[in-house]
Amino acid sequence: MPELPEVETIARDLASALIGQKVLKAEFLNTAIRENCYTREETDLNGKTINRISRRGKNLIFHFSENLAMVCHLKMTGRLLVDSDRSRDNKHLHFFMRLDKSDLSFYDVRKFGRICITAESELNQHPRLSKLGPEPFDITPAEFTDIVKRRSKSIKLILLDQEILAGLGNIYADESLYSAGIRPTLKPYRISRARLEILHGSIIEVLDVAIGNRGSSVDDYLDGFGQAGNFQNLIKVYGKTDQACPGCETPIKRIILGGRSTHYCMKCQK
DNA sequence: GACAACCTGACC
DNA sequence: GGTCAGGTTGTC
Repeated sequence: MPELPEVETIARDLASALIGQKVLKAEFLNTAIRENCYTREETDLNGKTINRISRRGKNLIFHFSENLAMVCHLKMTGRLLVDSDRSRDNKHLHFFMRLDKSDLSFYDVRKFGRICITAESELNQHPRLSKLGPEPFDITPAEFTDIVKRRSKSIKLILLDQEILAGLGNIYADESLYSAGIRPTLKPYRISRARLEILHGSIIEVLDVAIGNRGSSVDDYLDGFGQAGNFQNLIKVYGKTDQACPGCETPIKRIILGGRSTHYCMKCQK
């Protein structure tokens, strides 16, 4: 479900509500969602204070006092909600944390999401975090081009690969390629450096606008307070199969790349 | 690369 | 009954 803009929105929401609060009790209601790389127990969080909440790629990271951290990945249908009404849905509630003044619930219909409790000082060894590529905002267009040019697979699959670039998922990969006028199937050796630098700018712009609109609620996504985002109203090609391209009216084409639906305009994207 | 697996629910 | 889903991982 959530990609970089959605996770960023949730991180900011949770930070605004929960920073400075102390954990009274943290518990897994379903240990299947506990990541097997954990090095600390949920009970270790009791009495600790949330100092900071950050994002890395699509991961949310809670930083507690006394060298404790918690890494959350929402995968497709995970939700982290402040003060949710648990009586409405406790079937899909898998983790719960009571704090001084609020509580935090982790829901996930499909149970793909994961939570890992570890030491702050061990975050750099976390199996997923340690392999992530750079954040799109942290590199220059030239650096982005260098990274992409080293790879041989199609540009869409490169954008989706979290070890190459962190944070893009299916919606924002399709939207960025549309904005840059690049066909998703192209391999980097067929794309000029100038066009790849434009693509980097498109990625930054699409992500910035999506963050400004609090993410895309295409299906399940809700922010930290249970509210939908707005970017789904600004999507140009993702999920728009057979609908008119906003630029030229040509019907949007859908193909499968790497097992994922891929949407593009065959006239605007060369 | 393609494909199945992990799960559940929505929709045709 | 079949298809599809904002993700990731592991296996031919």
